[in-house]
Amino acid sequence: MAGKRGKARTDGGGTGEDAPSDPPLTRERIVATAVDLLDAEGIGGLTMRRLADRLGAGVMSLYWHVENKDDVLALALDTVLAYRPPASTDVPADWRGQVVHLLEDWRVAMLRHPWAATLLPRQPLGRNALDRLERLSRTLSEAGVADDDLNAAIWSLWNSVMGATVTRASYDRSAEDRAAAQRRLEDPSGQHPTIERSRLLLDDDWDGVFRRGIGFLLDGLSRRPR
Amino acid sequence: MAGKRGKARTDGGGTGEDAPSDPPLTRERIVATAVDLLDAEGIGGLTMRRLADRLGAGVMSLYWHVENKDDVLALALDTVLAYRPPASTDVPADWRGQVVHLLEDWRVAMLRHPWAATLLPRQPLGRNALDRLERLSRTLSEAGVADDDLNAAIWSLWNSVMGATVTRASYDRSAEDRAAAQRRLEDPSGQHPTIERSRLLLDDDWDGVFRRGIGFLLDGLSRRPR
DNA sequence: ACCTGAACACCGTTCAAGT
DNA sequence: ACCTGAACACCGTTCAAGT
Repeated sequence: MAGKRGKARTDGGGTGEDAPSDPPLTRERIVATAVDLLDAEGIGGLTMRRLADRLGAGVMSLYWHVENKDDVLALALDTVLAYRPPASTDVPADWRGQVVHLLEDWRVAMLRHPWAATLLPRQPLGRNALDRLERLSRTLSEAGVADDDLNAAIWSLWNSVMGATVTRASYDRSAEDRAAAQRRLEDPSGQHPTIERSRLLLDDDWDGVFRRGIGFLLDGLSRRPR
Repeated sequence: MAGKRGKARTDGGGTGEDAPSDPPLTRERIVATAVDLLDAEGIGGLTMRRLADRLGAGVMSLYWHVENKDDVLALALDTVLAYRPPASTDVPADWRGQVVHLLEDWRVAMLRHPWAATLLPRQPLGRNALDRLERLSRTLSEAGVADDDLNAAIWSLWNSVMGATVTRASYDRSAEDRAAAQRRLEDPSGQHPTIERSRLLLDDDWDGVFRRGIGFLLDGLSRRPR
């Protein structure tokens, strides 16, 4: 095992003529690889050195294409947040259905990449996040939500999406883990009788809770005089 | 400047008899200092070495009292989440008022220590978090929320608290910063007409948004057949 | 224009000691 | 029982070069 661990030039022993040498570094390739790495190893697993390794480049080469690590994270997040509109036949006709679709799609995008949930609220909003907010805002506005209520409506819904994703991204443990949490609760028994009895920590109907919460908010918003 | 930087024994030049030498390390002292450090420097500012410095001890001394850095974070979080019930005269008489109080108090506790918002959803729930959930649960249950609805109600409200705190902890920038965000929005103009016009990014009525969101959720929950 | 290694100033934690 | 320094295996990033 001579040599350093990076730059794994994979040409066998021969001429190296047709070796699949690494394509040149680009911003896009860096970001795509960062997303893969984040998906595979979580947020603590993304390291400039490891990222460079995966790309078959030296660490410092990244810095030509990218500002710094924060920049990589921001770009990865924005990539993952891109909104891909459904076929127009699948778009609900009513505004409520449209809003629910936008929010569910948002939530699903973040849950596919759990690290995104913790990242989103800690950087300035990127293009794709703003796009989603714009769509949501337009839908609500067209539905007749008064201008005065618009921002409050959006932030309330945003809070639900953020709360739901941030929580689930970290508490969606195995049934095993949930059972353990419940047992821990019961151990010095009597401390938490209500949530012990309701089995709060065993609950895992994330989708249902999210939908109902959104539903309540929309009820409240649409009942407002306009 | 000879000597290392830690262990700043502050006895002047004399006998050192009555020097205010550091009190012995204890779990409590470590956690309290960690909270101070987190408040002052944010989550990235907490380092085992810096923490030890503040305590006038060697780094490794901490490990006698504490498992590891994660343990310190969990303990700091739990400390900050302790619920201090108000004087009984200040407790609202109606269940809605009680719930709102519990949630507002929770939110305020987290906003006082913005690092707590990002920490809470990434560790198993500690004693004080469970206590708060228990109180919330009991209040709702006594108010007549059906057992089947209880968990969904709690998680919905939890989502609102988490979303609101996590978001605010990182977006509550100065008026200056908010203006900059708005300008960035207007720059390649026409991309986001609706949120540009509604000045979504300039909005800072966090309290109002939170209260209204909670209100809508409670409306929805209490209108359920029981 | 693009890529590089050496070096710096940090991390958290293991381990073998000290008292 | 409590505290310690040296050492290890990492970090992100600066800088001065290389092609």
